[in-house]
Amino acid sequence: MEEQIQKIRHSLAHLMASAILDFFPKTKLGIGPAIENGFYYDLELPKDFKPEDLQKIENRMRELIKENQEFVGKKVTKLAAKKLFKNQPYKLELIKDLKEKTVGTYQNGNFLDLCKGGHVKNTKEIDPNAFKLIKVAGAYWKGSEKNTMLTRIYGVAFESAKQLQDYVKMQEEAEKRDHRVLGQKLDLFTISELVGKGLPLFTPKGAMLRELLNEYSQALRATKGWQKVWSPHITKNELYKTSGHWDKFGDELFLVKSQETKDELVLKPMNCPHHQQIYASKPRSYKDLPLKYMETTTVYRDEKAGELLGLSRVRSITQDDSHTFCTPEQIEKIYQELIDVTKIFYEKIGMKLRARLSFSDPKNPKKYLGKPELWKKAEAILLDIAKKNNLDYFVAQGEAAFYGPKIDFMAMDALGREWQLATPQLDFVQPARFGLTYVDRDGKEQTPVMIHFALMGSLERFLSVYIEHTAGNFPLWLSPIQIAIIPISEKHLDYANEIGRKFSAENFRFEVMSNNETLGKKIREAEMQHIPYLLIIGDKEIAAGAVSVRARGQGLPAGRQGDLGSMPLSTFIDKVNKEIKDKL
RNA sequence: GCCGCUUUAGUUAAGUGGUAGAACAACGCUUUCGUAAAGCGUAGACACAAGUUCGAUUCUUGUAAGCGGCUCCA
Repeated sequence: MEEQIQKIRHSLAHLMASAILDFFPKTKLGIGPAIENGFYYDLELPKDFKPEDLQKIENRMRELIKENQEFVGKKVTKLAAKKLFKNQPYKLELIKDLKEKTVGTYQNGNFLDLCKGGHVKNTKEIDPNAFKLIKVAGAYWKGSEKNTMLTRIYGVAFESAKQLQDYVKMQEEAEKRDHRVLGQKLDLFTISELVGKGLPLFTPKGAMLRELLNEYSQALRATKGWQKVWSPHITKNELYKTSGHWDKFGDELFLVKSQETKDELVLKPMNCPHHQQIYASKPRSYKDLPLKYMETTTVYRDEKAGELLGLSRVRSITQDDSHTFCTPEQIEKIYQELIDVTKIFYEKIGMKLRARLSFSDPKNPKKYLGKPELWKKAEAILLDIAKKNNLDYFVAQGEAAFYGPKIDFMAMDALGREWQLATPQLDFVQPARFGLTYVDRDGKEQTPVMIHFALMGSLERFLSVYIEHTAGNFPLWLSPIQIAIIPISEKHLDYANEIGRKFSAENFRFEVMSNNETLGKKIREAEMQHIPYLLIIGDKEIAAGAVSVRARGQGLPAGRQGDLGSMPLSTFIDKVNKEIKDKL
């Protein structure tokens, strides 16, 4: 099943190239693989190609499919292949790079491509209504920015037209939830051209969300003994030269020049060196360990301009960071605590977790720093702990950083997309670079192990994911405004304000909508702000000392949706308090 | 950074080689309303710079920002 769809996608890539050559015979072909949801082909197209041509290429592909073309594979010698592809410079390069003596070719209709195979037998197997060419983009030849930029044409393809429609619907849903659009509509953040790109500004509502999420993130760790520390945002560059980040981060570092002294400073791109300096501030004993520091703070990285995107890729990155210093024997316990915290947090947020155990590559042991036996032991611990916790995990050999193995947690959002957010990361290298030590039971100096951990990763990226996950319908405990109090007319304003005073005493976040508009308009405004509860206040409510409650609707207007009817004010207050408590 | 596209008011968006028509939002007045948009009115825009031109918001180039990718990544 899975294989058949890959064959269809790969075959469509060939058909697309074939169709393109029919219109633009001078096109030079790169490569055209099947990918998730579809396929692409990288091509060097003549200048007169326009994105509008996609439609006619798509139509031509349908004609080719209907010809019931056979896909015929054939092995030929490299020499023969060079002759066959003499007008295709990129193909010639590929042939040259291949180690085998013979190379594969595939013929369908009058189109011949260099290809190792994986095709349908006949285009009959392809549903002509289950694919679509979707976009044109640039892509480097062989993925290296040193090479020519080719044009990449993307298509999506499925086994049935129904699956294609579902996919298109999912994309539309994702577009509706785009955090950049919702961020503006819900008034959460803004980006000013004067402040600079990749440097989002958070409005009161957005700042409230950040604050609430961070409080929760830190509170979870505080119960397990993590303590807040604080470090400044600029630092002498020697710190990063010592840590090894100077070379690694290179031109991603923002440089800061002192006008008073000769100091050359940088904006911090990470916090670990600072926390290690706190560790180094006095001698440490094995009795002090583990030492648990946490700090939510903004780091700065000069990302390449083209990579910035809404809140998901920014230059001011706020990490809910923590660093733990421990003995090798304590790794397991700390990891268990971090996994506990991660599970609680993501369950609350409503996202399923998968764990990727990023281990060293056994074929390439030289790539990794630190004692091999420590690596071996640590990887065994991580594997063991993943099993014990019933994590949905998989092992990725060769995905570890050079300084230590890690567990990457992938969180799945409401649309089934996976995001790497929380990552407890072992570090065997940095503590040694900074000469951190503790005195063990025998009076000998030892190097501690450091564990990096951020629960949300970065607040900005987490928010981008979370906004799209919830489509802006935040749960009550996170909603910047929890309750809209809507007086029907001016004469009901006093009672509305009185309710407001009671809500203040309960620490509810509310808004009295006293603007001179009709009831319908105010309800519409509150619904569009995705406020969880709307209270309608009129003569009836005043007479009864009650409130009419309407819970947030989540779609288009449909009568009195979410209407919970009238209830005494005290009942409503209890209800809200209970809902907030249940969630925390 | 690279390839391609885009930029008109706070937002969405029409249009033109002779400086712009609208909707929502804002503001004012009227209205005081029972579950997703009351009525009337006022104010507000061609991203920036250079060039071509009698004249540029419109054409060209550059800069900035945005979008889709590549690469990279929290």
